[in-house]
Amino acid sequence: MRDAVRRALEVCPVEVGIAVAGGDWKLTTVSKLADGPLRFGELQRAVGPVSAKTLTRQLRALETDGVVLRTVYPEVPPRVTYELTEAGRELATIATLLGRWSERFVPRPGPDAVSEYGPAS
Amino acid sequence: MRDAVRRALEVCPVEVGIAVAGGDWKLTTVSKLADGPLRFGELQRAVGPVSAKTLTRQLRALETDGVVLRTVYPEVPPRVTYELTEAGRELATIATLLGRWSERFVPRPGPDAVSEYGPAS
DNA sequence: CTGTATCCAACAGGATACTG
DNA sequence: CAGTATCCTGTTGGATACAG
Repeated sequence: MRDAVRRALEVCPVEVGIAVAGGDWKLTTVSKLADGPLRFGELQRAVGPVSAKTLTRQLRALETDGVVLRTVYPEVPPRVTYELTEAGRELATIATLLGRWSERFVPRPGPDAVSEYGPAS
Repeated sequence: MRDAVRRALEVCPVEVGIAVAGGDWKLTTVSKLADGPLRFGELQRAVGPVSAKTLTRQLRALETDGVVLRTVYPEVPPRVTYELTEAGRELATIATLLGRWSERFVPRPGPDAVSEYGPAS
């Protein structure tokens, strides 16, 4: 994503923010880390149905952009923890605001609103 | 993006926010509209190097998600304006926060930091 | 446990040409 | 003016298999 950030810098600060935080799972990851460090597996379960490959890439991008800190413990079996940096904690507050915004303004479909088609009767 | 929103609803509110606001140019568009309605052409110039196709799609998604309101005036030549809804105005404040966050925490490369390589001496 | 490598389908976004 | 249609390329992200 670093390239995306460089491109965004040519446009406007808001776009830079999107370049850093915009990927799927990225802000969710940050918000899950707001309560404290998590190991890779814990994080994957907490975030939801994200593949290891994608989560890894997003975490690497967040690390490059200074949002998360990755710590490897030289143990067997290996243990790796992720935690927010100062920048990450600030970003987490924005993530919270965005979550609240979506709860207020994005219409939630009813429980049985299965696409356009109702359940077969 | 509506499908993306539906999928995000299964995960968490933060992800819904990203589904709505996460595309390239989207939050920048919202922030440009914060100062008042703009016509399509004005908006395109204001946002930056975005193609008409992409801007159109993002605007349609934002309209579907209740962030912007599109008004067509039956004139020749045609005139179309875009303005923020209440949800859009709230989202714009978050966009501003995200922009400020990026200014504070995302390192700006120096003017002559051309990739990894310095200028030929 | 924490990833990486590979393959693959879907999507995003620019360029260009064209329409009402 | 405000798009749409088409073509094209690069990226995204899951699935699976494998590695240290």
